Amino acid sequence: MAVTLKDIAEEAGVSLMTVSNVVNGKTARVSPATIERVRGIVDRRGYVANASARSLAASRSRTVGVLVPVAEGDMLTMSPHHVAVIGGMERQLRQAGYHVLLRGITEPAEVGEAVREWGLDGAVLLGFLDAEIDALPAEGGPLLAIDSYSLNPRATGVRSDDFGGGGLAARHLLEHGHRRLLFAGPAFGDSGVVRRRHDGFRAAVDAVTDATAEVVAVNTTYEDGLALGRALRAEHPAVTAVFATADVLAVGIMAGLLDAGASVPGEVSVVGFDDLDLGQFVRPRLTTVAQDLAEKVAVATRMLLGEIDGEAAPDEVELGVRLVTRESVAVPRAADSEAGPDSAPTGASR
Amino acid sequence: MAVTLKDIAEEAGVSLMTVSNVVNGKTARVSPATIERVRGIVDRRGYVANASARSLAASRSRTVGVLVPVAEGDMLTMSPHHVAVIGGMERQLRQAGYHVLLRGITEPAEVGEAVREWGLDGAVLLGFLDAEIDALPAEGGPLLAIDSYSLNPRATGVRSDDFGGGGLAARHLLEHGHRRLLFAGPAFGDSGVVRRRHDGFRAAVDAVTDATAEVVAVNTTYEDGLALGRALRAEHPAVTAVFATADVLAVGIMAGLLDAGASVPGEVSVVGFDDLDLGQFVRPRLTTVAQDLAEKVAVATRMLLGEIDGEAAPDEVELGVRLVTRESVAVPRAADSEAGPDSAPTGASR
DNA sequence: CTGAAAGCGCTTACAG
DNA sequence: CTGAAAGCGCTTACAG
Repeated sequence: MAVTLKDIAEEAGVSLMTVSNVVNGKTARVSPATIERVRGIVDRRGYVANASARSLAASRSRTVGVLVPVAEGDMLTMSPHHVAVIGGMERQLRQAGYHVLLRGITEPAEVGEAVREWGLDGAVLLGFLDAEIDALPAEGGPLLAIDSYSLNPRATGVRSDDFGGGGLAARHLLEHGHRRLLFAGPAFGDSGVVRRRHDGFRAAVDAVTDATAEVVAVNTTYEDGLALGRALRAEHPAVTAVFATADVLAVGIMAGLLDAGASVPGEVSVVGFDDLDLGQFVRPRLTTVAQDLAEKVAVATRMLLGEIDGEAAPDEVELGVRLVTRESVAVPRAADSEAGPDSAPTGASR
Repeated sequence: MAVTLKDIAEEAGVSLMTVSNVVNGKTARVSPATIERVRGIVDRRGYVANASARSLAASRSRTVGVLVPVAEGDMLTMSPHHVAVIGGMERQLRQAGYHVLLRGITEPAEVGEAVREWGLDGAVLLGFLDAEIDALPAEGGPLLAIDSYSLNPRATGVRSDDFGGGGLAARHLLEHGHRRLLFAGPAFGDSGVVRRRHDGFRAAVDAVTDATAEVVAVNTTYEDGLALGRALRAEHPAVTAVFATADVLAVGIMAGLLDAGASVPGEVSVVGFDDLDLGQFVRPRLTTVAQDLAEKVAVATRMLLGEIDGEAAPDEVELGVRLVTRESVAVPRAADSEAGPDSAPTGASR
């Protein structure tokens, strides 16, 4: 079998717990000579501590769960944005000596089970509904919920400034002279990411007297966007600009518009949200609201690790957002001729 | 603390190991009455076995590692294809009672460390170079390498019929009348995925007397494709069709071609490989070689689990591939006028 | 059908 | 600066 602490101890002629101490860097209580000798043997023999034994004895697993909701019997899926968050967190956790357990969650009770089963020091919640997080028991290890507005005190939510992002999108469109706007995103209730994006969008529209915005509920998929785009001019003839709450959706809408013979951004402008690579792959390139992924990852990891170490964490952290201007927004044709130069863009979009 | 086997045993008035037996379904050796009583208590108290204790005692972790190479200090990244493979395998492993540990690997020695540290029952290698897998020590738990041609007997490679896929792409183009083809993909050596795709492509081209194919080495990124597409007509004026070894690359090439004023597929046809969603998001929609992802996942999981249970596994498994015909391939203009109807597509491309 | 014992490889107090 | 003891929560033979 693999080499154990005992093997090292025997070879070094010291006790098992002295080896444990040097392996764990509790170097203050061991003589330099012993440290060096033990380290040499550890390296030579290729000793690696058994994580199970360590967790069991220390009742600390140095493991963090990445929990993702899945429909019963379905496969685990992750958006490109979530994949990037996981990838970034894995690196930081690894460098901090933590491990990552990836697990699909079929029903809420499973998050508690997963935590107890592995003695998880903490967990990251990816893609859960706020209501699901609210319903989680308040006791247990620290939880970090990405993009959540949940009020559960156990979960600290790390998310972007969705309200601000919605406002950014709306103002960019309004500054270009658009007055009949459409907000396209999944149905929303009283809270949550989509609600916030909508409210920010709405507030900016309401600030301009002759501007109005309609809302249409669609699932966040390319196909739903495509269908909406194709029917857009027929069903919403006055609309000249669309804000979609996700890039995939926006890309679908653009494709649908193009399919139906409408030019983008000539006749209809489109703004997305997320700044996925995808937005640069399509033509016209998508103007979108970008989140600072690196910062999100850094903050999320720091929060979680801090909480594991007993620090108090804020209930939520909101990250900045910015507009990435590409090619999918232009001055509307109607405004172009009717309203004259006054409604042309007024410069920087803020 | 959490409820343990001992708590359940005391409440049920039986020994600890009887509880262990019913929890683990070793029901043959326990009376029905006891089983039912113990199960009731387990459910009521919400008992969940401690995975660390279990691994330690059984020297079997019921955990599989998903290992992904990362550059030192870099974040872990996964292609959409890899993400789908992981997602699919996670589900099957979960249903089989296994857990998934996700880990970035900076240098080859870390795979052995990871396996020993967690007593991993097996591991999935995602995105490793064949040479890296070849260099892994042959002893240790079973390894499953996705898309690998490694000869290491410890690793069973599950991959698509890359040679066949290359042939499919070439024949589709040849049947449309193309005679000056270009193979675009990362630089390749004597083996590996790209080599095989090239060889299959080449063999099909060589089977047509007046057809020739050039090879150009590019990284598998949208940006590299874009640059190649923009320069294509200037640098390869005779080429009328391109086969790219990955969809992202193909999409970049199409965009570059369009940027440079070349029509796709009017002047240049393009075929990709992978069948990512992305291919349907762009215009023209990408014709590409598709892998059967569901089958790949099912086979990979079955192989790995089988090997963990001591079954012998083949050294490699090759999965079928098929052509998905969309809009990026057409009869070349030159062939259109010069060669006449004879070189038009000859029907279904298999 | 059921149980007492030993042990998996480590860490945590506590002594010296 | 170093070590002997107890114990983390489970499973594995082995008895009865």
